[in-house]
Amino acid sequence: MTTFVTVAVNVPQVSGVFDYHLPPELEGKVRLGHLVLVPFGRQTVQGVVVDFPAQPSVPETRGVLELVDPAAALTSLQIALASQMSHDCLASLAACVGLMLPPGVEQQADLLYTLQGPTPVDLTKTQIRLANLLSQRGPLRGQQIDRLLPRLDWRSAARSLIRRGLVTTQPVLPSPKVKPKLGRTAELACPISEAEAALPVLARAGSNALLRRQAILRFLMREPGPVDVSWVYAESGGSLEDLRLLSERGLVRLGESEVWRDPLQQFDFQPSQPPVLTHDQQVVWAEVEHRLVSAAVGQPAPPVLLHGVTGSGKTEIYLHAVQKTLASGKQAIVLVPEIALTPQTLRRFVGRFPGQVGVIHSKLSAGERYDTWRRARAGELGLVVGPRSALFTPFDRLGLIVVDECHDDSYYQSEGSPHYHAREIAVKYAEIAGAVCLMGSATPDVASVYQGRKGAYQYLQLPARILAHREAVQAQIARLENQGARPHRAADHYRPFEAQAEATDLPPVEIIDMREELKSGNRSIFSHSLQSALAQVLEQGLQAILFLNRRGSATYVFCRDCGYTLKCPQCEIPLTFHETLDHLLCHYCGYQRRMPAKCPACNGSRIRQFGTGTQRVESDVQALFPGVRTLRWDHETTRHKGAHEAILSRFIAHHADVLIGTQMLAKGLDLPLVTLVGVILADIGLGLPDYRAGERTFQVLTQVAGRAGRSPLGGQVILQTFQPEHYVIQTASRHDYTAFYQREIAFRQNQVYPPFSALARLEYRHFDPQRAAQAAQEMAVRLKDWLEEEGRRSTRLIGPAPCFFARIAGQYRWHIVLSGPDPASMLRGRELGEWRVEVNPPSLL
DNA sequence: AGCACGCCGACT
DNA sequence: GTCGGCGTGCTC
Repeated sequence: MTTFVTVAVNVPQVSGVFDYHLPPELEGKVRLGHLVLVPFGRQTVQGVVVDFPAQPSVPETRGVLELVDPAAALTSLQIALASQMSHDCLASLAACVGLMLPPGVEQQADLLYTLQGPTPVDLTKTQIRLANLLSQRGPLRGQQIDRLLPRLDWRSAARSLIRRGLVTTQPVLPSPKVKPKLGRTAELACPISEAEAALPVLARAGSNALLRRQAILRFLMREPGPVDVSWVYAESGGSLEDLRLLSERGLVRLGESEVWRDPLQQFDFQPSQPPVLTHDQQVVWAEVEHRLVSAAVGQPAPPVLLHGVTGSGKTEIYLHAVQKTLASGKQAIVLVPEIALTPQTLRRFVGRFPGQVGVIHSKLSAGERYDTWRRARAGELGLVVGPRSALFTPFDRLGLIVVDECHDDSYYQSEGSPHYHAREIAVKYAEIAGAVCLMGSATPDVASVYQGRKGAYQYLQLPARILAHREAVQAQIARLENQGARPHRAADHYRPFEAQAEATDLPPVEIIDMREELKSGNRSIFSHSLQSALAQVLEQGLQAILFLNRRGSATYVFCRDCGYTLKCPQCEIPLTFHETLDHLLCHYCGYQRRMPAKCPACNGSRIRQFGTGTQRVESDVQALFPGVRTLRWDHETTRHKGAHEAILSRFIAHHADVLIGTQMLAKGLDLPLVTLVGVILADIGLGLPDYRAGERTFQVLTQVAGRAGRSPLGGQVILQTFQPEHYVIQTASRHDYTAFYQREIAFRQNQVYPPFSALARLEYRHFDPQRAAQAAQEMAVRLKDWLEEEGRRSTRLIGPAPCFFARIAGQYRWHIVLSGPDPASMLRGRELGEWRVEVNPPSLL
């Protein structure tokens, strides 16, 4: 009886799966998750076996051509996850499977073009160019011709040549870009007694060669199996020549074995032991441990949300959880936002579990990535640390998924297909795999905390901050005191070490009302307080951070007198100014109005858009403090490779006094000498047209404030704002998450935004602004029809409207948002053409 | 994605 | 009349 297989072909744009039959020679060899080669139209493509149907879904099936790899590329849990993602994210199964395929082995099907015989004269220009190319270079692949004849429609020319029989084609599949790396090995090929006997006669007595070869043999006599030759060379001072000679004599056997490319090989780390947990940590750990134990015996465990302020020791809980997982023979995935920015975290994992950690990050070579993937599949790794893509590591004994800083936006894949939120997928995957998902954050999304309050997640808290940097800072203080500086100025927060408690306080935050500054005649972007605080920090030889939340600042409109922001009457979302329209616009629903001449709240005339950049801040600092050493850390200065590390290490080495930057400053940096954080204008983020603008601003302000005073030197935060009474500013300045949560969740409930509704966002892009707008209108009509047809009375259609970032790479963007109990279910199975769909996107910009 | 098919205007 | 532009539909 014939066996049929369902294959997800590795062509991301192709939705759906295809049935094939197995030829007799592959019968019994193909299993679930195997990577196979199949014919697909006129092409040959790779695909993953996702099912074994009893009957094919079409009367005629074609046969599988080849098994690419005898080991499965995807575990059965990964296949289950892929189909779940395909359902949840409204993406093709092939695209979801594609996320999990090993890096570098994916092969693009192609055609080989061969010229047949002499070329006649009656050809078009393009045909002649193509024919000449093929006659000069011989047969070429389509991809090669693409590169050699750029921006030329050579394919239609090729088609007519094929019709006339002047060119033939043949499907080819170029070999994978990455292959296992082989290394030479050596081992003893004879009994030890024989080697012993040979020692004196390996070369002329007294020669260097004799000493080298003796050393080689002695080393190999101590080593039981094959050893990488580089070890042999290092141990003996010998060379390949010596090994070859020993091999000819039958004393040594040379071989080849696969070597892993390990990105951690050069990484210098200190093996470390778990520290004693604080009381708070013990309480939390007991709960997490309980979950791990019950998951291990097959009881489903709810996801755990660990809410702990910066420096409260969340990482130690992760480390304990990993330890427990490894000890029970299971594997763990640790997701981190941006590994390039958190070498400190990585160091702790590698140090605690040496030899068992695989690491994934954007700067790995294809080979390193491939080998990490294969080591994981072979069961040689117990733990992988990396960004969102690390979630797709092929572990078959998965016991734990950690999502560190789970509020971070980089967990969301916003480009390409599928769009997915790694935090949400981690929760689903843990459920499928019977593993525990442990999410941690100092500022979790209110929607996540809401899940905790409802009981869907287990909500745990770590309230107190543990003092970091005891030794490093003690040394620094001593140095500063020797230089005559007075580092204890941050008076009430600096205490002598003997008196230091286990926990340290969060830095005090001072709110500066910029309306008052303006009234008192200060037109500078720095308030008097910030100026004098900066002066003091510089005088003491310490460091400061100036933070500018700059995203989209130029369009944000507010009143300089009272801080009032204009909002859409329907959506409660800030309106933004459009120069081309000369109007204010709601980027959710498309509402428009004229820019008011007077502020509707205070009747003042100073209502207009705000804009300033990091360059302006830098030049103003330098004008104020001549000779100050500044560093800028923003989009422009970090565009080059390695720029992040360069800027950061310069600042840490104290080659600069003031670091000026945007969002990235807020991430988990540990900067012991920073005692002042100045937020140039805290309200900029609040002006963004997004229902999560308040939440994101609270998160970023809290995170950036946490950069100050992570050390015994203490610290202070100065927060400049035009709306000091805003609940986000107020609660962030008091580090009061609970108060923020209550206000924010009330706003969400009022406006029926998540978590009180689910969203689906449809986006259309086109180079022609008119066509983009028109497509949006047409889609809105179709959506309204569907809503009507299915009687979805509690689902709202919002828009269409131009997106906030209205143009990306020359294309105009329009979007439509559906808000309701489950709007995605209405779109499932519908033909949406070129529209991009996002289910519950974390941002609607 | 590729590649076919089919329809239309522009030239040898 | 054919060539080549492009929109549409299919690949087990």
